[in-house]
Amino acid sequence: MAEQPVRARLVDVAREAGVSKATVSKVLNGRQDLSVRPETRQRVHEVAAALGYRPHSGARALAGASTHALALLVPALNNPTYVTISRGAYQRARELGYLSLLAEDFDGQEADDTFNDLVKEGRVDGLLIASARPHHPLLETLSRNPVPHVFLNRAVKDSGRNVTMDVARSSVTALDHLHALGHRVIGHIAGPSGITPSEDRRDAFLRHSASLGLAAAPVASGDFTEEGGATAALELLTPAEGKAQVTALYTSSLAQAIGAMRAIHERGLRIPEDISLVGNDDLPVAAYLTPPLTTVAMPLHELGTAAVDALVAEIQGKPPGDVMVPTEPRLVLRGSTARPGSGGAS
Amino acid sequence: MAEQPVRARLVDVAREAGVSKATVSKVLNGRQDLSVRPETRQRVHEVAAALGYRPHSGARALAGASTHALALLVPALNNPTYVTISRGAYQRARELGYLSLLAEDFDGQEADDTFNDLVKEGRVDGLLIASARPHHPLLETLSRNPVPHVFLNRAVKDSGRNVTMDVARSSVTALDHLHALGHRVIGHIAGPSGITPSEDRRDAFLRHSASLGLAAAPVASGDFTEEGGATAALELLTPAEGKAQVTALYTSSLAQAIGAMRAIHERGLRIPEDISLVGNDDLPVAAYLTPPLTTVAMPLHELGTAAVDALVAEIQGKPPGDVMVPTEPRLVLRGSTARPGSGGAS
DNA sequence: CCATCCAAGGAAACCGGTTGACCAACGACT
DNA sequence: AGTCGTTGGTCAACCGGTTTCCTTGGATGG
Repeated sequence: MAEQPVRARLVDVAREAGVSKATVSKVLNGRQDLSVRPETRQRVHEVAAALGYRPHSGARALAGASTHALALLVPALNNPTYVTISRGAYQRARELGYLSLLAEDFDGQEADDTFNDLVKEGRVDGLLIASARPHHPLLETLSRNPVPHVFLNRAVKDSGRNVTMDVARSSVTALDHLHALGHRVIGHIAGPSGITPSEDRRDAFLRHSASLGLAAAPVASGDFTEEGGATAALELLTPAEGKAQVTALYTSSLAQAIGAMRAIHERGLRIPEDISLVGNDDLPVAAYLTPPLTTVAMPLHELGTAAVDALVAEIQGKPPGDVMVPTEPRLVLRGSTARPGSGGAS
Repeated sequence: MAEQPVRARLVDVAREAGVSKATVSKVLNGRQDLSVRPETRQRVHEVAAALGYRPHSGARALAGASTHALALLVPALNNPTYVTISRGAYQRARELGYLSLLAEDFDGQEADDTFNDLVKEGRVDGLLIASARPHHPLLETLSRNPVPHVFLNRAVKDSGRNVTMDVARSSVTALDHLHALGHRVIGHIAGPSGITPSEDRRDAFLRHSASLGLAAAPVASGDFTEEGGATAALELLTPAEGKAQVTALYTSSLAQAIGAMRAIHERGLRIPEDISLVGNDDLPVAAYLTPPLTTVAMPLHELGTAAVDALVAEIQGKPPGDVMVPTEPRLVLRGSTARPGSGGAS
C-alpha cells in the first residue's frame, strides 16, 4: 500500500526527468552558474514534487553544503518565555529554508554534550544561544571552535553578536503606568545580578524613577522563578526603618509576579487595593490569576525571528553584529493595578 | 588559539592510532564481528578521546547506519507537561546513545512539514509522538511511510505501539483523598472528549465515584487550558435543578485548575472552605497559587523514558507493543482541599 | 566554409563514515 | 612439510548528494 515506500533520491528525479544528477541538484538549489532551458527547469521541479523528493540532509552536509539546520539552545523550557522565542525562530528559519531544532541545556550543565551532539556531529550549521550566563561553558567551547552563532535575550559582552530587546523601555512603560495611577513608592523585583537584561531593566527602572521624581525606588533581586519573586517581594514589603512602604511592585518575569502575589497575600495585603503589581512578559495564565495580572508584554516572537535572521546572515558570510529588535514593549492592562490606597479597581 | 580548529575525522583517528579506518569504525561501534587485540582497541579509544572525535552524523546516516537521533513531537510546548516528558526522553535517549530532538507541531498543523524535515531528510531514525489526536494528519503519513514510531500519553487505538500512564489511578487517588475528607458531591473537569487519557480518566472517575457510593459525580469537558477549566468549572458550579451543589472539583490539568480557581472566585466562593480543588500534574507554580494547589502528580518523566525505550527497541528490530509505565500517581497535598463546609484549612 | 562562441547539460571526484569480503601470519595438526 | 583454522586486522565499494571541469551541437562571424 505504500505510495512512496522508499525515499526518492536525486538520481530518481534525474532519471525521471531525463537529465543528470548534476542538473537536478543545480536546478533545485537555484544556482545560476548553470543555464537551463526554462522547460527543463520546470520539468525537474515537477518531477521532484511528484516524487515528494527531499534531499537527504546527511548527504548534503557531507558534500560540503550546509545541513540547513540551526539549533536554539535555551536554559529552561519550563520558562514559557523561551517557548515563544522558539516559535518565532522556528517559523523564520523555515521561511529561510532552515530547520530550527530546540535544545535545553539546563544552565550550561549539558552544554558541551549538546554542542558535541549538534555541532561536532555536523547536525547544524549554527547556534542560537538564549540567555547565556557569564562563564557559561559554551563560551569557551565556542572560542575554540569557530561555529556561526548569536546570543539572544542576554547579551554576552563584547561578543559583537547579541540580539536583544529594548528591556529598558519595558521598565519605562511599567513605571509610567504606575506613576500615572498615582504611585510614588514603587519597588522593582529584578533578576539575578550580573545578567545583562536584568541589569539593564533595573538601571532603566532606577533612572526613570529618578526622572519621575519618585520618593523611593527600592530594588530586590531574585531568580526568575516563583520562589525568587516571593522572596524578593517579602523583602520589598518590609521597608527599612524610616522608609516609606511601597504601594506597587514591578517584577522581571511572570513567574516572579506569581510568587510576589503569593507573598503579598501572605502579608494580608490585597491586590490591587493595597499593592499594585505589574509583571514582565505576557502569557495566557496571566489572565487567569486572581486578580488577573497586568503585564508588560515583550516582543519575544520577534526576538526569535531577529536572531534567526542574524544567524543565517552570518552563516552566509556576512560579518555578525549586535541587533536590537525594534518592536516596543506593550502594556497589557488587567486587574492587578489601581490607584494607591483605593478600595476599588483601576 | 583554536585547539581543534577542524573536526577530527575517522581517518585522522586511524592514522594517529596506526590502524585502518575500518578498524576504528568497528572498534568505536563496539562490533564483535571483528577481533582486535585489547591494546589496539584501547589505543583507538584513547586517540579518539584525545582528538575529541565525533562521527559525522550525516556520513553515518549515509553509510547505511542510523542517525542515532530521535524526534519527540509534542502538540504544544507551552504546556509544561510536555517539557517534563521531553526531559525524560532526552535523558534516556542519551543513555542509549541517541539524541532526542524536540519539535512542536501545533496539533497537527505542521505535522507533515515536520515529518518531511525530520524523517524524509533523514535526520532521525524514529518518532515519539505525544498526544496525537484522532485523525491527526501524521497518522496517515505514517501509514504510508514505514518509520519506527510510538505514541505516548494519548493512545492511538489499535496502533499497538502506545506508551501511556495509569491515568485511571490518578482519578482514584484524587477521589479517595476528597472522599476521605468527607466530600460526597465531587465534580470532574475532563479534557476534550474522544481523547483516550481524557476518557480513561473520566471513566475511572465515574466508576470509582459509584463504588464509593457518592451522591453525584457530575462531569464537564473543556480544553486543557485555563479557559477550558474556567468554563467547565462554571458549568459544574451551577447544578441542574434538584441536584446537589458540588463541594469539590478534580481537574484534568494544572491549567484547568488555574482556570477553575478563577471561576470559583468569581462566584464568590472560597477555596478550600467552600470548594476543594485537586489538579492533575504537578509543577512548581502549583505551590505558589493562592491557595497552593493540591495535585495528583503523574510520572511524566518516566513516560518520556519508557517511550524512548520502546522506540529504540523498535528501531533495533523488536516488534512494538503497548506499554504502560508502572509508576503510580502521587498525591501532592497543599492547601486547596479541606473538609466540606469547614471554615479552616485541611 | 571553417573557426569561434555560447547555451545546455553531463561526467566524475569527493565528502566521511560503514560494511562485507578478503588476506597475512602464525600455531596446531596430520 | 603441507594444510587448516584463528587471530587481527585491511581493502574498497557504497550511501546520496554537490561542485568543478568538460563536452557537445548549433548559431554566428569572418
